[in-house]
Amino acid sequence: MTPAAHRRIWRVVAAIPPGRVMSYGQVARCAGLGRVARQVGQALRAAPAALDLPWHRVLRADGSIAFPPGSRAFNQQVRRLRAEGVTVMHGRVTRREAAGRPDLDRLLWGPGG
DNA sequence: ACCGTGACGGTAT
DNA sequence: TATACCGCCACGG
Repeated sequence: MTPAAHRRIWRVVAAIPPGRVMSYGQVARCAGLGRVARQVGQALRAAPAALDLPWHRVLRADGSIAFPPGSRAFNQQVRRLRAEGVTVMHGRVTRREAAGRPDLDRLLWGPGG
């Protein structure tokens, strides 16, 4: 990934509103980078802490948290999401939560934002 | 250059 | 619903 690509990814993540989430793949597409979901995780890992990105609002396509359950990062992500009113149980955004809005995609940014 | 690895995703069992 | 598999792509050893 080029530094420019990383910056595009960071910009997309920075724009996710509180209480909303996006999948890695969705972030990649929104950044205009195609199927590079894995690189999104890589870009976030490489992101300067000073950017203070809302990295916790990025989940897997099925709504689950990508970190190992019980890990420091995992717990931190759950805490931050709940603090924004997002229901998380068993390491993932509940299907019930997504049900209020049809499916995970409704929790994500649509192509129009 | 080769190969394993991972903050992933979609399909098939 | 939960696994298993395989495709993907950049990194690091």
